[in-house]
Amino acid sequence: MIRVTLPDGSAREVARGTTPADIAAAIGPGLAKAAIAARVDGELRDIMRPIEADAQLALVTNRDEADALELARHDFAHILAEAVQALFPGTQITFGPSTDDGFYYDVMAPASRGPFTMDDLPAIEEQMRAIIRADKPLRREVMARDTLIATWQNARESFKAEWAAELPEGQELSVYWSGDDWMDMCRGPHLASTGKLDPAAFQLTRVAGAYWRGDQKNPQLSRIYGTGWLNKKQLDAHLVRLEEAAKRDHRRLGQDMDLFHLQQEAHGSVFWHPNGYLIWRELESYMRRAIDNAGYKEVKTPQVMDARQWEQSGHWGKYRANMFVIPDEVPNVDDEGPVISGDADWMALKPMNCPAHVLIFRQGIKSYRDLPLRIYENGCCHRNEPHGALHGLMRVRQFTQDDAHIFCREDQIVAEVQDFCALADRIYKEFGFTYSIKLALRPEQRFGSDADWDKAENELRDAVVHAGLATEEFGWEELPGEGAFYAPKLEWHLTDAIGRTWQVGTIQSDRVLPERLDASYVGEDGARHRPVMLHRAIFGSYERFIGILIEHYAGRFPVWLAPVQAVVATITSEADGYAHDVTAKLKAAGIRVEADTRNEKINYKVREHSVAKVPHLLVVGMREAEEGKVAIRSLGSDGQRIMTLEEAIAMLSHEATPPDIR
RNA sequence: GCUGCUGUAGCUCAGUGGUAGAGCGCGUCAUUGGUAAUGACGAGGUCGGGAGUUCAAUCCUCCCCAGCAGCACCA
Repeated sequence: MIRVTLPDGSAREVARGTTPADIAAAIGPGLAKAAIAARVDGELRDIMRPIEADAQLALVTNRDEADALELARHDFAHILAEAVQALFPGTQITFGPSTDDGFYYDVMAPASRGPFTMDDLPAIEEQMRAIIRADKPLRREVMARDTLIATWQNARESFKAEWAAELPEGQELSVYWSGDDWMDMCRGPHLASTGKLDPAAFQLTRVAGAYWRGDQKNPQLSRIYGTGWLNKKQLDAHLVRLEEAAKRDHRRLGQDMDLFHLQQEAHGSVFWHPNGYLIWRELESYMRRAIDNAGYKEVKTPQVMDARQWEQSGHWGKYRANMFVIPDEVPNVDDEGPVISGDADWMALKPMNCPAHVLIFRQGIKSYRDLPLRIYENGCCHRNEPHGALHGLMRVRQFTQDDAHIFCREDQIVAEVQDFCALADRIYKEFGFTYSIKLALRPEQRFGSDADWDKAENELRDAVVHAGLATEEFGWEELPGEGAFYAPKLEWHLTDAIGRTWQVGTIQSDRVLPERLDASYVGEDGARHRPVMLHRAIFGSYERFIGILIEHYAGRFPVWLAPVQAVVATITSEADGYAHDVTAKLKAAGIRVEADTRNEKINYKVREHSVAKVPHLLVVGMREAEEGKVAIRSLGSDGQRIMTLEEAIAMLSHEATPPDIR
């Protein structure tokens, strides 16, 4: 007999080999029906898997949503693989995990038919539903490693065989049978049978290429994605969320609102239109006020520097593939012959600003009294990103960072990082973001000694701990191996209005670059010392941050950021004179306002400016003209507010004032 | 960079082996209207670029470019 303790503290003596399902049945028929899996000593397990020793047992039902979703999605993935093999014999299976909103499975289509496409999805979905309706039992079986390898080889499943062969020898491997005719190697757990899934709660969404084991050198597989839920209601809610996200897509809104455009002759670089650049300019002014108040000095550094400079900084060796290089010579202007000779010296567009800031630091002799020295730049950088990586404003080849480097002594690091945390906190909140902070630790490939890395990681961690931000509430997390090659990173991950996260801000403590570029200051002792260099950014880049803001606000910018803050729209042409008068007074008050005196009906104007997401529409007809008033209709509300022109100017001026100087 | 898909008017898209069409937008005219589309008329396109097949290519084939989705990458 073994002793099984339930969450309420009660214990039962049961025979060894009793399953959680047996125990659920003993407790009551309701629970027996609802229980879909079990946590045995905290580990999620099959409901039918026998318990072999004394254990803590918690039965899992659909109310334990996280566990239930995980189980369902994992099962959907298996059923997807089974369906694909049933429909397309000769398909090899590989892996199929659950994801944040569903599942995928990587398969290798038979050579005879080529990769799967979207057109294949409806038939696969139908087959999956058939498997679910068949309510096939999902049975766990433990197999010896060698037996399993042989099984896979016989089935001509070379990927599975390869994987099994890499697992430790002698290990017992579990497989799951779906009925008696299909099985996959899997750690589990799974639901008791395919019929536990809701056949209306999933949808296959797309198919894409993915490398075997994530390595570009390996064969490319077809990855079939699906979204999966516990019931149709959840699925529908998810599809609505996807639509909402699509409506906010910054590429679409950027075009609709005439903010910017991209075109193939300059792919990866942005053409900012007047409306979009107004947002940029507001952000730039905002950031200048912030860094001026925080004791930074703004600089501007060269766009192009000699390759030798990049060799010294280490970028030429490691990151040349992502740099735009140009020859240092006058091009051949003859019609015949090559434009460049090929034996000129090389220069490169800067992919980052740090070396240039070190060069400014190195001018003259710095004393410990000069530290911390905070050098800021709206630094325009170029990186030759792989074509497939480019994405609207989010990933571009030319971008401008709100970049600063703080040169300081070791004993100043923690205070500087804490100040930065406070600055970032204020700024992100003013844009309406919540955030989490994560610490990216040393990567495998790195410069510098382990002792330095220990120090650097501890300093960043300490600063966040002292700032009281290293808590679960702030999503504190440490990410092994994710740091930069020269330094660990603190990363700020913003959560936007619909719950998506974006990594933007960062601060990194770097001892490598000051060493490589020989930066030093004279200490109190009269000797030369190395400063530590803190790399930091809050927006990350203006391009990307604006892209995030567009999606965060769904194009409905707060008044201070809105390209057009108000439109004065006339009802009849008799009010044109008054409308121009109102417009001039608002302009004089610093409001970005336009007059709409076109020969159109007021309905039409209301619709058009609402669609254009203008925050305030000031409607004027003869009534308003005679009384010196305006009828304000604000975006997102149906009603209007009548107020005097003076009141309207006061209100708009207040809203148009950036939050940091309100 | 890899796989798949896509590229037709300013935008969203339809269409055909015999030199192109809609809606919106734009222009002109009429209309002066009270809070989400007034009506009529009109002007716009070497159908992404190049080569090939064909009597004839926007349509078929090949190459290139860009975009989209995913992967890989993201100092």
